Amino acid sequence: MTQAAKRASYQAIKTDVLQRIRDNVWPPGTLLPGEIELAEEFQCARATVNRAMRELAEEGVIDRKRKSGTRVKIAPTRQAKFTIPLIRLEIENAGKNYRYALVHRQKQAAPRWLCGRLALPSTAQVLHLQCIHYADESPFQYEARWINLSAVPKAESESFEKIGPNEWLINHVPFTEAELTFSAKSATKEIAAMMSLPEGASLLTAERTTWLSDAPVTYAQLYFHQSYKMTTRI
Amino acid sequence: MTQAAKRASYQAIKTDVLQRIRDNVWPPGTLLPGEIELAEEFQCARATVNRAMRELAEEGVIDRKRKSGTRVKIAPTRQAKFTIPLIRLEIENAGKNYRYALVHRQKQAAPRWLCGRLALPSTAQVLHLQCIHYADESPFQYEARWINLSAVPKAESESFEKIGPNEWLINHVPFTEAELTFSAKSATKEIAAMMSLPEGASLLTAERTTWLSDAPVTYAQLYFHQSYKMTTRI
DNA sequence: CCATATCTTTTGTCTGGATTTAATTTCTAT
DNA sequence: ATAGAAATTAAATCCAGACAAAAGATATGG
Repeated sequence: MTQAAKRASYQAIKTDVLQRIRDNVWPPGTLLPGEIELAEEFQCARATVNRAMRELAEEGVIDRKRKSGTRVKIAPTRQAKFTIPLIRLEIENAGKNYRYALVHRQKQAAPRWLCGRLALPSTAQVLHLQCIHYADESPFQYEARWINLSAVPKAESESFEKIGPNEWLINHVPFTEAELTFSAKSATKEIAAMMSLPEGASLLTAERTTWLSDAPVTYAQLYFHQSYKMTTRI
Repeated sequence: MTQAAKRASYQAIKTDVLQRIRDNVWPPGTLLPGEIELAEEFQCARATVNRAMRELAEEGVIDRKRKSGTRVKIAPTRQAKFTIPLIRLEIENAGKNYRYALVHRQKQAAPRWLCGRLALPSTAQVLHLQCIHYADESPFQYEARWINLSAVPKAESESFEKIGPNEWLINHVPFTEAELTFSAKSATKEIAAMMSLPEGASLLTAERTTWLSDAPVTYAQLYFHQSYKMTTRI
């Protein structure tokens, strides 16, 4: 038996339990002892065990169900967390100089594909923007964005000459929900030219749709420079 | 003043506080009331407020520091969470038929670039594997993998004809840490042929390095089919 | 035999207190 | 003034006990 620490913090319990799972003391599928039992073993309150186990469940190590109890996950689906910083901060934190350039700005009727994606009426007006974010004068990200003007009317009076739409929106419009999709796309001739890349280059692409309590706010396509990598530790 | 619910759960407090931040009642940078004060307002115990605020801090909405108090984050760095399931489960959950094929298997001396990446001695032996995961008979993912045999000696006696290295490793070798990198790569002629794609097609690529308490276990390159998208809601 | 109601178990949440810890401010001796 | 010590403050953790809620188990009536 692993002799429990005299004063077990919830952290200590977490590491101890994790250790037992790793050491196959509790192989996948095992039904763990209940909280009361564990609290006795670790000489602590049930609430402390509860916190430890709750966090392990959040991290995807165990499954918990009322009445049934707690089991070690069969397929431990660890999850990767990516922090999505402002592009400007990401460039500046890399010690590079950030520059922003607006390429195109036009108020227009929402194209049909956008109406479908955002559930907009076919009469909706949107502000379409294209811009480039530079790191040390080399193109880092190309951004194509559509802003729903009925949700964000004040966007119409913003020129977006000095501040990028992403940063402007974050500062002026809160959101309740967002969908983020990553994929790889080939650079079209147009995008390749703007980013000083050969046509057909592979670009990591993020598509982002944002809502403010059911009202669609904006849709954006973000094309990262070829060299861009998104990294995380889990 | 937002009149607090009579019996506020930590969830209710979270949504209420979030609402105030969204409504600019507490703009970015604001110093929020202390836990005791909030507990009075919400008519609950301080621990309940603490849990609400702790979770908001974890989610990146606020910053907390002892003595200084709690502030609304200036640049709210929301973070995206991607669950990385087993490729087999991902395909099966999509209602498709999963098939696995081993293309190549060879024990070899670790190439220099791999020694650098995994901090291996130049004499290290690795098992190099290449395989393809099919969804309904069309190539879904190409996997190139190197397993450190000094960390996982029993991999040498596994043929990997029936089970993919990813799944085998998950079932046989725990890990403490992993680094995951996403980028877009162009399909080489070799990869294009194996995945029935035109040469130069853009592929979402994941690179994964895994350690078991400082000992490097494996490095893998996972090339997803062109159509693959990685999506999450935040 | 089946559907429904009741019991029981286990986790989930809350309370109202306490102690610990980190960081800031204030004080003190050089 | 200034470096270090002490006081202060707010969050972080913990506790012992309580009740709520979900879900499995069991009993009951048709």
